[in-house]
This record gives sequence, C-alpha cells and structure tokens, in this order.
Amino acid sequence: MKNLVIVESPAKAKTIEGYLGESYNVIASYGHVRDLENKTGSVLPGKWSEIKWAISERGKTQLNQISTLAKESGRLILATDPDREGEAIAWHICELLKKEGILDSLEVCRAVFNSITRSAVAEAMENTREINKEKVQAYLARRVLDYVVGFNISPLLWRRLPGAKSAGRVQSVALKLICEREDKRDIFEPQEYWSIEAAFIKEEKKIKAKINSLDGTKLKKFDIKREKEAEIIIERIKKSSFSISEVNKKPIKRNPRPPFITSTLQQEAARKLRFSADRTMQVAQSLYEKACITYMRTDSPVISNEGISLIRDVIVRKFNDKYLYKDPLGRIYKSKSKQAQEAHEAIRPTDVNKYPDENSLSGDEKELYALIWNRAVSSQMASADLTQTEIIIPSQDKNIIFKATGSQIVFKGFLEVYEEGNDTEEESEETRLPTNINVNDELQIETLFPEQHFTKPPARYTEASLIRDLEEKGIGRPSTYASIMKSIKRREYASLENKQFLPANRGRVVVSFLDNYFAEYFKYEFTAEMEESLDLIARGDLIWTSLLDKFWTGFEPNIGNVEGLSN
DNA sequence: CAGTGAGCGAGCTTCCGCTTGACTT
Repeated sequence: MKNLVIVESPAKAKTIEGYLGESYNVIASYGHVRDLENKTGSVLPGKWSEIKWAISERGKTQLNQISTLAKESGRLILATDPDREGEAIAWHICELLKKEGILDSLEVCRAVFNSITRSAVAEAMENTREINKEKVQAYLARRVLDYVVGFNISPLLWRRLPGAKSAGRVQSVALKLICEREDKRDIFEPQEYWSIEAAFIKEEKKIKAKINSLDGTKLKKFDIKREKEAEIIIERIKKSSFSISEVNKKPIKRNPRPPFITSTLQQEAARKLRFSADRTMQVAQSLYEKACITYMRTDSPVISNEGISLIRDVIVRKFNDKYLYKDPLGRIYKSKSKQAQEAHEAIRPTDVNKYPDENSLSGDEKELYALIWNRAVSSQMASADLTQTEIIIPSQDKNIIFKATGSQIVFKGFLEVYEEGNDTEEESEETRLPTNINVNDELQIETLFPEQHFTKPPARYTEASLIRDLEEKGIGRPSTYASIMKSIKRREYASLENKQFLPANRGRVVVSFLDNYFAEYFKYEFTAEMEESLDLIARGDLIWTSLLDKFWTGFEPNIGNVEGLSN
C-alpha cells in the first residue's frame, strides 16, 4: 500500500515526490480547499461553531484526486505548511474526507518540515503526529473574527458613506497609516535653517568640513535659523585662521543584511528595480516554479544548514577564504517579528552554483534572481572593514570649530557583492578625505558655502515603506502584502502618484468614520493583541469561542450606535 | 401633448489568508 502525502504548493509536491520515491504519491491542495461561504450569515454571533463552509472549485478537483488516491493508500500524511493556516488546511481536508467515510480504513497523520531538503523531508515522514486541535481553533477564531469585522462594518459604510466599499482589520489600518501620514503633511510647516560648509585647502589637498560648534556650544542641524545669523558667522569665519587640532581614526565594521523574506524582497525590488509588490511576487512565483529559488512567501530569514554550506562553498570558489564569515556554522539570523510563523526558509537560490550571469533567465526574472543571489551570498560573507576619520578644525581662538568626517574601505568583504538600497535620496554625510593630513597643519579657506534649507514634511508612503510598517506592527502576512496594496487602490481609497500613496477623500472619510465609531478595532495594536490571544488558544489556555464572545460583547454596541444615528 | 423630474423599489457590494493561473500592463 502506498503513502499519500498532501502539501500546499504543486511545485513543492513535484520536488518532494522526487525525494520520496515509488511508495509515495504527493498531491497539492493549492492552498485552502474551503472557506467561509462568501455571504452574510455564514457565522451567527454566539453560535460560533456552526460555520457554513464552502468548498472552492479548485478544492473540489483536488479533493476528488485526494479521495481517489486515498482509497488505494494505507497512510495519509498531511504535510501542509507548519504554520497556523497549514494546520487548518490539514484539518479541513481531514474533516471532508471523514464526511466521505474514507478515513475508516486509512491511517492519518500530520508531518511538518521547514525546508525542502531531502533530509528534512525524510525526517518529517518518520516523525509524524496528530493534527493540533488547539492550533486549528486559533485559526477558527482568527477567521471568524475577520469575517465579523468585515461583514458588519462594510454594509454600514455602503449606507453611510457613498462610494465606500469595504473595511477590514488589515486593509483599514493600512489605509489609516496612509491618511495619518497625509494629515501630518497637511499641518506641516517648513522651518528655515542654514548650513555652513567650508572647503579648506592645504597644498592641493581639499577637506570639506561642516561647522560643528560655536563659542563652546555644539551646533545642531537646525540651530542656525536665519540668513542674518549665518552671515554673522560667515563674517567671523572669514576673519579667523584655521588649523587642524585632531585627526581621529577608528576602525569600524559593517555587517551584511540578512537574506530576503517576502517583505524585504518587496522593499528592495522596489528600491533597486522599481518593481511594484505585485510584480515582484509574480516574478518570484515564476522563479519558484522553475525551481530557481526557495519559497517566496516567508517571514523567516533562516537558511537551512545545507543551504548555508552551499553558499559558503561558492564564496570560497568565487572569492577566497578571507571573504567567508569565519564561524563554520555560518551567520545565523533571527526573525525580528514576534508574529513570524517561520514556516519556510528565507528566500534564496535553490542552487547557488547557478550564478546570476550564467543562466538562461532573462528580463525581470534575471534581475530579481540576481538580487536574491547577491543578498543570500553576501549574508554569509565577512564583514566589511572601514576606517572612519574625523578631523577637527578649530579657529585660532577655538570659538569656531569645523569637523570633517569620512570613511575609507579597508576590506570590502560582503560589499563586493551587495549593498542595500536607500529609501531617501539624501546625500551621504560623509565625504572623501585626503590622506597624509596632520595635526597642526594650517589650512586656507578655499570656499565657504552658507546654504538655505527648509525642513521637509514626512514622506508619503510607497508600497515598500507601507509594507515595512505593516510588517513591523505584525499586520498582514507574506501572502497578503501585495493584495493589500491592490485593494486600497481598487477601492479608490488611495492612488499611487509617483509611486507614493496619495489618499483620496473617500479614503480619508472612511478612516475618520472608523476612528469615530470603531476606534478600538482599528488601533495599530489591535492585531498584535489579537495574536496574543490566539497564542493562548493555541497553547490551550483560552477557549476560542470565549475570545469571540468577548470580542462581540464590545463590538456589537458600536454597530447599534451607527444604526441609531439619524441622517 | 410631449418632455421632465421627483420618488420609489430591487439588486448589488463586503473580510483575511492560503494557493495558482488567466488576463492585462
């Protein structure tokens, strides 16, 4: 009798079938096979466990295949992803097969693995367990809560705010970030300030320095407010003579960034390739299907030991030992987010020996692959060594002090391969400094630039920065970031102008409506607090229906308040 | 008598998260 293995993704199914051999059939579920029926009344308040489910079209075909093969199998192994949704998918399939009476003659178990390597899969098949009921209940609570919020508030919007289409735990908070940023911009008043920079010169050697302190007090960036003040200082500078009092050098290290997860890939592809989140995910999907990269929807920066050692081999071959991070176990990265579920590896090339410039990829795929390759390889390389130099240039009476800073790369290390992009176009503070400059050298002023500036309002969100902030707050999941962006645009709550989100009036009205009547449910901490309760459920310390009862008790009166309003 | 406009009723929309794939930029 054969074993039947269920995973979520067809590409994964193919790979695993290759690992497991003749006695296994592997079938993909294509994600969830059933979901709440897409209409009102699928769950009724208080009767939380009487849920009306509907099987998706895709689900039907996959379930048919599964039950056909299950009849000729001795063991069913549910190897969906090792996270909450994966546990739920396994449970749904199990429930549906039970209904068909197929499970009577079949042993059912659950297997999990975090990386798709031969050894990890083999080990998982040996160490199976039962479906984790508590985890499934945490899923049920999450699923029902989202439904209740969305399907109660959206109809209120239809009636109250013409043109408004939808509200939800995730999309509305994303919209709120956009709108609050715009509010800050609206009330922002630019402040004038002046900078004073001098180019000193000594025998052809030029040093650009900024004024650092005046009459014994340190000058901060915005301290010179008016042209008059700047002029007075300039006059004093012109009357003074300057020499070097200190040259301070100190070694600094720069470390590589962790390998990509979904959010960082989307951000970096936006910065370096100008891709939208959606485009990034489509290109990544196709690289994944071609088995070029590991799974692209992940919140874990961890690379399997196998992956790390392949990368280390490449670093030695392409560069040399000096470029390798010295610990043989490699650099180990940890997830920053408490909400991370770490079901998959980081995003990396499956075969790092396939160099970005030596493969058959082209266009978007080639570019994105190169980005992923470089980031993954650099994450296991040695740090860069730099020397940071600081030159202190006081006037003779020491009342005016200039300071120049610069850094020089001594050893490039990972920078040979990869450097993260910048969000802002602000010029770097550091300039090149000449070598062989000495204390007591006297300097001439070549040029003196007073420059007028104005403080800038906070920048509007881009897709990349919005995803970064959502992730930081634990809102949304790797599989949904791109679709959150889409739905805000489709609802015409905000539009992208020059790749930046500009809220529409409609969007701002929705946000203030929600803040008025449902503030508790759209504050930034709501999701994190919900997740804490879900953790309690998953640990067996809280009953899932009590979470919903408690939620409903607080939520329901707010609906009444809106209903009771007169027009 | 023809054209206009107010008023009414019916029917529709919606969440988040897991997968692709068909379609358009």
